[in-house]
Amino acid sequence: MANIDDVARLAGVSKGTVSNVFTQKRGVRKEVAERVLKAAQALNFKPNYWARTLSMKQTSIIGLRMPGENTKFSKFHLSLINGVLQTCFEHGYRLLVNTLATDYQEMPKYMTTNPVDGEIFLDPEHNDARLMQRTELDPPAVVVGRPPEALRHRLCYVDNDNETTAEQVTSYLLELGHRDILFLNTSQQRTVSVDRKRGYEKALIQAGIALKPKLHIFKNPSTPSLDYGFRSIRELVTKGVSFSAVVTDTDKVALGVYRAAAELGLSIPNDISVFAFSDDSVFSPEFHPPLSGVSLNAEELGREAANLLIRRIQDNSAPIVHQTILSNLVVRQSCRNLNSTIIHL
Amino acid sequence: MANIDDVARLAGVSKGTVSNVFTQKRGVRKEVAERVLKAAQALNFKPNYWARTLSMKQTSIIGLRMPGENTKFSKFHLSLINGVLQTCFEHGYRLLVNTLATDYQEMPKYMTTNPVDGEIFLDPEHNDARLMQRTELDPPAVVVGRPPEALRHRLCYVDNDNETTAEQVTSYLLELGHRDILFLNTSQQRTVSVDRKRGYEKALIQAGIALKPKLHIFKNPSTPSLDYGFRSIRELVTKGVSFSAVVTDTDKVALGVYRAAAELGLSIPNDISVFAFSDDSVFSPEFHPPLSGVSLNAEELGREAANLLIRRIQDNSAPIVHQTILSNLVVRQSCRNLNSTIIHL
DNA sequence: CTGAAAGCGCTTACAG
DNA sequence: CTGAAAGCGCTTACAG
Repeated sequence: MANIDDVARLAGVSKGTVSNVFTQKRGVRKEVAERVLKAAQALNFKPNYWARTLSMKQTSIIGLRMPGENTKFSKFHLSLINGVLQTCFEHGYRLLVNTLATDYQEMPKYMTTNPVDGEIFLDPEHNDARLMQRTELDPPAVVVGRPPEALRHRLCYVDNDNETTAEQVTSYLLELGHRDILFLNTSQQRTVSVDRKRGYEKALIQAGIALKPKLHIFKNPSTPSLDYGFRSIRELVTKGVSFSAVVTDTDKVALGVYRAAAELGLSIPNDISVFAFSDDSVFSPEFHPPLSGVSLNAEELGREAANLLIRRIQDNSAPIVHQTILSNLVVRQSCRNLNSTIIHL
Repeated sequence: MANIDDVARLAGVSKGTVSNVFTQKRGVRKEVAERVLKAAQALNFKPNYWARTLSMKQTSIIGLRMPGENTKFSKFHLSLINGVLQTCFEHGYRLLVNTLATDYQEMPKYMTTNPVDGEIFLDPEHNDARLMQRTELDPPAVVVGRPPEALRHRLCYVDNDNETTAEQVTSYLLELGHRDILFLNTSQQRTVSVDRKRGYEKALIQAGIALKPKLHIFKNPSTPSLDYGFRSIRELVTKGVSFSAVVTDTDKVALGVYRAAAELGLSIPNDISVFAFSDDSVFSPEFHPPLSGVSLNAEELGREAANLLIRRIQDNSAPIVHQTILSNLVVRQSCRNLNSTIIHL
């Protein structure tokens, strides 16, 4: 592969001049620039990305970091990533998905600086190792979701108002006359589980309803979403725990609930009402009955997270920002109004 | 940020030795290695990724390239990416999603080498600029899908046997007694559209059925999938074109068909049977009626593409491989058997 | 096993 | 506007 010296020689200029033609940071006489470009083309030359990076100390790459290792992206992540990519596209950044095993990172061989200008952290947890280990020297970061309390004021983040949303969903079900509302929450280590828990309990307490521990379940991180919904319902029903409505973490969990109901011969919404957080599937309307849910606007979360990050990369004096993205309830037909004899629309 | 010299000084060794401790390519006396590691830790030192890359000439990053610009990932891509990431994880690679606008790449400022060891190309098209422009000097590539004919023998690729699958799907519908089978194919510029077209026509011809051009439609790339399904059906029905079955590009297109049918007061499967390629949603079974489709095993496509690529990166004499991933028909309840009066299961 | 030096391929003051 | 030289922070023969 031709390098900058070859081009300089062929064009009859110094390599500084070749560099200037490409970086466009310093003007070069038009005629000279053309000669250089022509020489570059003839030699199939492009500036070496890593050499440039080494001297410029910036990569125009932003990183995306999942919790744990080898986690799979969900559909929520998909929308989020599409949002991130859109912003990347607009600003000329690339996106690097970090998949390195954490024990790799302990090995000297793989212990290196992170080849990005900044990073987006997904699905923060309470004692999030990724976040806790960060030092002042690390590149800028933006979290999607609420960071651990201890780091909250030090980090940029973009989040929905999950507490309020959970409260709204619960209130909605209360208004429909439900009293025993099962909450299939996400796994307890995720910070969002606390926010939703708070909203859920707040609504119940406000309505003067006692909290029943049996009706609030946290996901086991290793259980697939579908099974989580399916098994929880089957188990509770078998045990004779009664509930008339269930709020699920995602529409995939809700799907598990639908399947369990079908197997148990229970009707949705007549026997069980269902409401899902994270209504990120275009298919929810095709559920039978169409599934009510809250739309988190994942794409916007991603877009804004990337925007915040790029702003901080380009201006390290940019302020720490906490941005809230609107989420909205989408009421379809999976919840029954117990106050009337007809099914709630 | 501390560099290798600082560490060498603190540990009282040369920087070559520090390097050896980290790269582990040459043995270092245990006692010395520990001293170096301790010094590194004290200074919060990690080898600089870019500097290492520049001298080693490998990044341990593989690229993912979409066609066109700023395209969004679909659910098919999501599964595929999850497969790629799994392989990356196993081999210690990172994944870089290239989102740069192509006109950026024409600007000297953004014209650089690609910072990856190899690339995976998605959704190949007939005169795919990404592929056509490649030179011998570019890093190894693997295509997911069939490359343009001219490049076929020169490139590794992983693909389903789309022709056979399309033939099977069509035959299945023919066996059910359908004669007017509408095919909502993907956009014409994608190579896969040709394979499916071939399979579809082959089955029809074999059954002695004349091809009706009106019953074979190609997607307009800029039309959203849902609209494509919805509008095509509405338009054809309005125009009085008759068909009893429709094969769609994806389950999202099928969803559009479902909606159009609902609006037109047509029943699925009684009035229209539906069969979808790319059954990559966990939600298809929840359609009403459950949607029959072909599962492309996107995750495996991704896993194998990454495997092939990494093999070629690590051994540039590795052979050019064309790998076929099995796809399988999943028959649910969206197709009617015209030969009997009951609905086909 | 260890050190000193050259080299990877750029960019960037500095001097003209 | 242009050139010569230093520097970015590593790795890798080479010599011991």
